[in-house]
Amino acid sequence: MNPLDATSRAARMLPGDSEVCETCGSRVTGLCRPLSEAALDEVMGEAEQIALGPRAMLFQEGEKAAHVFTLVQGTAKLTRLLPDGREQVLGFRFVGDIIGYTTGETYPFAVQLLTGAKLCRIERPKLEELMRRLPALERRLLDLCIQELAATQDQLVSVGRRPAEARLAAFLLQLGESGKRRLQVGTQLDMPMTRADIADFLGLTLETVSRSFTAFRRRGWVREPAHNVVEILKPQALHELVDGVAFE
Amino acid sequence: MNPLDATSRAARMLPGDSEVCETCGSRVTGLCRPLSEAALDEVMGEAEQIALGPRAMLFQEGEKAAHVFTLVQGTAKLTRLLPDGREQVLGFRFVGDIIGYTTGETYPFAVQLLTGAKLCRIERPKLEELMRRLPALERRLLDLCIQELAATQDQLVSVGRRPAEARLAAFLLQLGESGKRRLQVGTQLDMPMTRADIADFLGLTLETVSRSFTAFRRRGWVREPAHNVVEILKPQALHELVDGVAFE
DNA sequence: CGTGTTCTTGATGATCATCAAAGGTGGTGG
DNA sequence: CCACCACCTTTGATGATCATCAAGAACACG
Repeated sequence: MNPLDATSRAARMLPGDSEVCETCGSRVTGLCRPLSEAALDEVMGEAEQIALGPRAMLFQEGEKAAHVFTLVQGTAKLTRLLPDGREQVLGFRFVGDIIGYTTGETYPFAVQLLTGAKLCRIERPKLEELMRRLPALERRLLDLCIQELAATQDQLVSVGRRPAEARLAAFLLQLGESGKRRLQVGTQLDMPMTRADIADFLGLTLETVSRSFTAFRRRGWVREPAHNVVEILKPQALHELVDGVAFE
Repeated sequence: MNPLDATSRAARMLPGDSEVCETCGSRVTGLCRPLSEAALDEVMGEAEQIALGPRAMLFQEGEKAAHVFTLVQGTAKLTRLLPDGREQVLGFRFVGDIIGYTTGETYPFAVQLLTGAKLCRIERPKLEELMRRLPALERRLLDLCIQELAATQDQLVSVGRRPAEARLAAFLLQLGESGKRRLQVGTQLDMPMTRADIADFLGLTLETVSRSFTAFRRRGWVREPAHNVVEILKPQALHELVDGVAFE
């Protein structure tokens, strides 16, 4: 809400501080951004650290929602299972993101790690208790929820109204944006998800995603300098595809 | 539904009157559900009533988010505009729903009324002020946001992974559910949206929606006893279509 | 160095969009 | 009150996009 808040806080951040914040998600994106140092300590006292290997399931869809997580390191995907076994990827989560906060009794989706990861975990009742004491926490959660809602609506537009290549273009640009927010170096993007993951996110098949990738590569719009790394060479071209220049 | 009747009722409302809740959305779904009578009066003091005709735009995408609305009577649709002029319908709003709460400076989508409607409107700053005094309000908003997020994710699954008829089936069942929550009589569903609206919601064309409707009618799964009214005759059949029985 | 997984590429076909036109329905003004 | 008009809906014909099926290549991993 108030950008000044974040900047001034960052300005007086010391080496000792940064250590604390990391464990609760980065200051930029995490749950604790608006908290005072004292409040942060309070939250930290209730939280515990866990580390998990790649492909580990954080929790299953329908499981009792016992914890709320924040991703300290690594990448995860949120999925819904369909009766026929296929899955829809609802989104990806990166460093600093909150995972698994819900009002209901159970998690409405499953979360699987794509990479090895470190997480910070707090029990639901403890978080509820903290929220009563720290209204800023609740406010923060509301802000994050609204952001996520807007992102999901974006995704709905993409999946509902755009042809295959435009969906992939939008996805790559999205990745670039979220990478910037996480202060990634240069134009090289970390992309730990497989073609199948991307396809399930975009409502396509992995073959179509693969073909679109090669099309982009042939046109010199992107490069893949290494496995799980993409570099966007012509963001403008991707943007035009997303905005449907082809149509007008 | 006689507009005059309801208007006069709203006009002679007094604090403490049980009718008060109506103006702020029903107790079941509205913003004020968890509030005490005293708190309700406080909110009501800040709110104002408005009435609008069908097709009126409540606000445009990108407009400054000056108010938060709750729908007292009527139906509305939320839309995002694409550069090529087509639109994606993000969802529909019914009696008791909140419209237009956002953290950002501007509304991230447009809202258009499908029917004549009555709304209760409160200025953003006043709501923020109220939220500081009444934590229950903020909590309620968070709950609603999480519910809406889940609904949007559902929609994403439908649009991303289901064939045309299954999407329409899911939509009709959804309408039925939300109708139940609004205590609609019998199995007759009010459906004020056009085929084009439905198509834009489901990521289809209006022709495909029309064809799916006639298919359902021919199979005896639904009936349309009047304009803008549907009756679901075989909910089971629709469910099977949604769950993809055809596939297994 | 093999083996399973992921990625690419090709061939084919189904689903659904597009284009087109006619039949309904409600609203409006004569 | 009726007639006209705009809009919504239905239905048909055609074709493009993308899913499916299939097989080989590249890659990571043990």
